[in-house]
Amino acid sequence: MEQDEEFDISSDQKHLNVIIHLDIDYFYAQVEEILNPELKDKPLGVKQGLNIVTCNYIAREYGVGKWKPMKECLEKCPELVVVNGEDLTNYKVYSKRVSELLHKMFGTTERIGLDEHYIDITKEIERQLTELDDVAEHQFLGPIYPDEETFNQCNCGCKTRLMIGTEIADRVRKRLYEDLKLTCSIGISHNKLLAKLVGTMNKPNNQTALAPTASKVFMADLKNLRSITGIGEKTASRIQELGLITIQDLQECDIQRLQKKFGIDMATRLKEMSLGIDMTEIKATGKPKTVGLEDSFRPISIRSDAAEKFQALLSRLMIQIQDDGRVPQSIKVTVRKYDPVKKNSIRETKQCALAPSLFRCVDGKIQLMDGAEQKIIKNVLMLFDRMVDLKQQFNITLLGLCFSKFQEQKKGPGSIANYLMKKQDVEVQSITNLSNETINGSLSDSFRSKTASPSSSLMDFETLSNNSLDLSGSSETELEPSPKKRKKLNLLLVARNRRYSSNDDIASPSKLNVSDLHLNGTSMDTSTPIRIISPLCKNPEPIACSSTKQTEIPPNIDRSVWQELPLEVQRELMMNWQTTASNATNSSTIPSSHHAKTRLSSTKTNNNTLHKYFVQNS
DNA sequence: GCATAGAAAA
DNA sequence: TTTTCTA
Repeated sequence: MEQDEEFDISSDQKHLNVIIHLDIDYFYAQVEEILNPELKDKPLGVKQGLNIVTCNYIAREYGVGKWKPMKECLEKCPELVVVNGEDLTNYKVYSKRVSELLHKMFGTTERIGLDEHYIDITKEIERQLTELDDVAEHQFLGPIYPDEETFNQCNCGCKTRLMIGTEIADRVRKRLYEDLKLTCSIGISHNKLLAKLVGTMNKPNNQTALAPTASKVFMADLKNLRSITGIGEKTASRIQELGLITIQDLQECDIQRLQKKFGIDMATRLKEMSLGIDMTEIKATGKPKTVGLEDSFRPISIRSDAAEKFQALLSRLMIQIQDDGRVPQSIKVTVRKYDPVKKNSIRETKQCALAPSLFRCVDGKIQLMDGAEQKIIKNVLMLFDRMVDLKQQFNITLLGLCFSKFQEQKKGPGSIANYLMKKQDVEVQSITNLSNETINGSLSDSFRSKTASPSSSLMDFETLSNNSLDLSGSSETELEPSPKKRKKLNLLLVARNRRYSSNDDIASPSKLNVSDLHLNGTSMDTSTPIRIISPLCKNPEPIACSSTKQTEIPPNIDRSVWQELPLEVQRELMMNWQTTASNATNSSTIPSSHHAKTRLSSTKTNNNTLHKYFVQNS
């Protein structure tokens, strides 16, 4: 109908990318086969609890399948060899090896679970097309869907690209087998959704490429709505409430009707998915955003029991994150309450902030400071109390803890970044260290790129004063009750040729190294004597108000401090100030009260003099 | 089904 | 921020 054409024309005309989806065959069971080759020619199932979670293809011939009760499987196949797959260690080891191999071959991949990867091979194909500019002969390797003729229906060049895609997929499969003795199935298509789906057409140990113009038919031929990645039980039944049973029904459904039930965003996505349109990109798999544990058990109804469970969870969690290199800044508590009357369970969660000062880093290992465990447990129990009414009878059947909002933490708690973060409840997003050596190099570049970024905004003075730094080292809260808003500040740290308090020996100021500080606070040098110029304003002056003729110094900097600065630093600050000022005047949308009103001040902290100069917030 | 993680909706 | 959904 009309809508369908719109979709086809607007977003599915060209097929410029090539995506492969790689799925290791019967992963757990295959790893078990490798670990114990005697299992290879026998029907093999891997169990977790009372279920067979996966099995090899010999077992599948007997009707053994994924996620079936073990009892049922053994009835169908009495000679089924069952291994326990509750310990994931070996699977994780193999998963990592696969990731590393793919990383070597392609750079970034997006890993899903332990055994699936999406890889964007567009660049690799383009490289082949340009570099090997001899009229290289390409051919489809492995099965294609539906047939070669259909690939000719589009002349955007996708046929050649996909052909190379099948060659690459073939190479990956061979390599994976040579290096790790693992077989896999690969789908090759112009987007993620289709790559994943088409890869299932020839399993195991094979690959399938999809003709882009066959997308719609291919999707319509799928078994049911649930076949689409992203449509689960709930969404499928909500779609069915509209009388749409098949993917074809969804393809043909009026977008307005979908919109009424799902809203514009989800309606669009559902419709697009049904047609095989998917514009989502491959995103590199990085460190996890959350690390959590939960434990279910016989119902407990005493608070102290819960406290014990939390203790245990916290200890386990600390072991899990000790090598992470990051420190969590938030903790979430999960409670599952069983209601014996309604015979159902309800999950509830609450989270609160964690101060970085609760953690320390002892030769690379993240651990809790002395007494931090009790502090955390205390706060966890506070959240617990907000969810569980102790006056009422309660039955808790599950408790969980989950760390999140991780912050990179390469060096110990003495680092400047941590100090500032502790003091200020500030997420130090970008810090630039400045030394005499490098003053004309990386600093100005990184600074300018920051200030010039369209999203940057000048600092609101009021915000700053409310957040004012307490550098005297007075009492600090380590656990905050979820701050309303966490300020993101970019700091410019100015290193000076002077030594402070520490025992560290800095032979010469020229050793100060700018590379010790990176964007996003990934790494900090703690021993470098550093002078920070301050943001805090006592007499705020609009930075944009350049009544500048008077002197050659930025109006927001204290003259006495200015004179102490090395020439190069002065020059740099001058440039920065001018950039900032002109940005401010250029962006007419910023009301004057929002103009940054930064100036300089200095505060004594023990033996350290810290001057801070806030460049911007974001 | 449970345990874990990510994403989107509310 | 919390809940819900999905894999």
